[in-house]
Amino acid sequence: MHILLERVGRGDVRATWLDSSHGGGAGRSETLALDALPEFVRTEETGAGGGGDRPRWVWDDTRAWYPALLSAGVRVERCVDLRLCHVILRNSTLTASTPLARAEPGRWDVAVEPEAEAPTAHTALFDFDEALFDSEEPAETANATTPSIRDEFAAQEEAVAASADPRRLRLLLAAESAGALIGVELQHAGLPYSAERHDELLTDLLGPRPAYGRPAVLETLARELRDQLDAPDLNPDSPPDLLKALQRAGIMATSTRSWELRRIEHPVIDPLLRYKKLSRLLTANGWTWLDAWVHDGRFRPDYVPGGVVTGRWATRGGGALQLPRQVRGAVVADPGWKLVVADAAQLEPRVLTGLSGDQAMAAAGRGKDLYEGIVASGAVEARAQAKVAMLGAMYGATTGESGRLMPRLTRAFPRAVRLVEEAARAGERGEKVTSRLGRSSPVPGGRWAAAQSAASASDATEADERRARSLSRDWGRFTRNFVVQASAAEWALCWMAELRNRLTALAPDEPLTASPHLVYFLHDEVIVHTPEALADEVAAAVHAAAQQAGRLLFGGFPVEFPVTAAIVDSYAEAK
DNA sequence: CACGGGTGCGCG
DNA sequence: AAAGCGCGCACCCGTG
Repeated sequence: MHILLERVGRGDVRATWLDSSHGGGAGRSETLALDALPEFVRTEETGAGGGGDRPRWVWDDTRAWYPALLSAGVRVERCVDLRLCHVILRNSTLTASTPLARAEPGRWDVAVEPEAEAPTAHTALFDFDEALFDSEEPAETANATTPSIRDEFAAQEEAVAASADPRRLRLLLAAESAGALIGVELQHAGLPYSAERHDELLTDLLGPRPAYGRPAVLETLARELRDQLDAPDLNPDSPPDLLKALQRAGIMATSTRSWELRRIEHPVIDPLLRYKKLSRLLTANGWTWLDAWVHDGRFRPDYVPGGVVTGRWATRGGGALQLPRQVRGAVVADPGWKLVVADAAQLEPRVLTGLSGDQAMAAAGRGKDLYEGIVASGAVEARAQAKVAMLGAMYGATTGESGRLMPRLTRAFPRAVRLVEEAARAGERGEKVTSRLGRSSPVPGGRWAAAQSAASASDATEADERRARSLSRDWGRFTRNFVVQASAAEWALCWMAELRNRLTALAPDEPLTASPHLVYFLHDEVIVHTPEALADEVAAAVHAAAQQAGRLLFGGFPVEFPVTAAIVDSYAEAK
């Protein structure tokens, strides 16, 4: 049962029941006041609405509808996020011939990430009404050229049904929509975060928070650098300035990057690297960051599901996906609660195994660390080699150690290597590639195509050809990686969606934050905040969900997806 | 003064 | 140019 929600008039909501057993025809509909919506949704979710099963809510944008429901204490089990699903169906090679994909661009194709779109947790500027409606289109745009929500949903259903693989696309759209719900729930719950511990950590490393200027430790280091380099006016934060000072002191660096400086033997290098590390901590995750993003014991970043072309998530503000190891000790469970920190081991190579159906690689990953398994297969001698070779295969390395290992990897795992090679060749030709469940890569832009035709013109210069070839190879590396990264993102979404269901089942009648709930997601890693008594069950759910995700993507193919699940008080204790 | 590109580095 | 993929963010600095 689907229930479609849309805004009508000034401040009303129309709910329309779509009966899938009658060809998607619309059943009854009901108009209600906006402030009655949470109670309405709650009623339908608890099955008291009359229907037996719980509904799948169909709406234009989860970020616009769901925060207010959560704030009112109402959780939603399933939805269709039409905006996110539209992007997938519009671009997928599996739906390329459908009307939805061939239509002129319309309201569903405009990028919806303007700053004003979603209410953010750290401003009180938006109340319920504004969050839902201020950014919506004016009512009178519901005309023939801008498909209504119902028409769009019908077009999407039609596109899936007519696609080359409805089962996979349906799964992808469900997973993407579940991700949209989870993204809002993550922000609502927030990551348990101790501002006190963070402050202690900063004070230990940098000295006390200064009223202005550099903290004492950085100031001391800066002075030391100026002395040693005999450059009294040096600003170590200015790379050009710093590079000149190094060269004047006889240090022949070509840049000021840490990895390059690290190889130079000179007394100034050690304090310089310490300065850079601490300076980074201060600017990226210092007291200013703490003030901006941590409130009431929670870090609430703004997640953007589907924000990356591969389907990975992005975040806006707070740098949530770059939370450095250095500060993870400040992520702490509430008293009486635990964190279950879970992480998928070697996710991308395992996804490649499933994509390619490479039995040899599946065997290498069975029951053990995949890289050790590759060593055991005899393809390479050491784990580090296995890792660098696999990364090279998935990223398109051609030189260096990784490039040299490629022939051996190819001999041992021809199917896996062939899959990424073919993805690279397709990209070099400017073609799309498609993930396991049906997300397709973009095609290169006009500049790329122009460079290619310039190179094949009769008056092409050698420089034209070199440039075209280079761009072509670049795009091939992107598509090579796309098939793996996008499919891994799908696995992660399925994993998380399965886990979310299992967590709900552990305490079905509790509000989100009173029971085990997801609080963090980082590509192949999740954190659950749970009452201590349920931690073991959460860890079991994490494992079971991973197995289920593997089956959803790869059916009976025997590729394993082992996950670790550490029950800890602080994020820093996990691995 | 605002803006945007470049640099550098955090994460996977 | 770190050997290669995907990001976000802070800062510097040149340009308008």
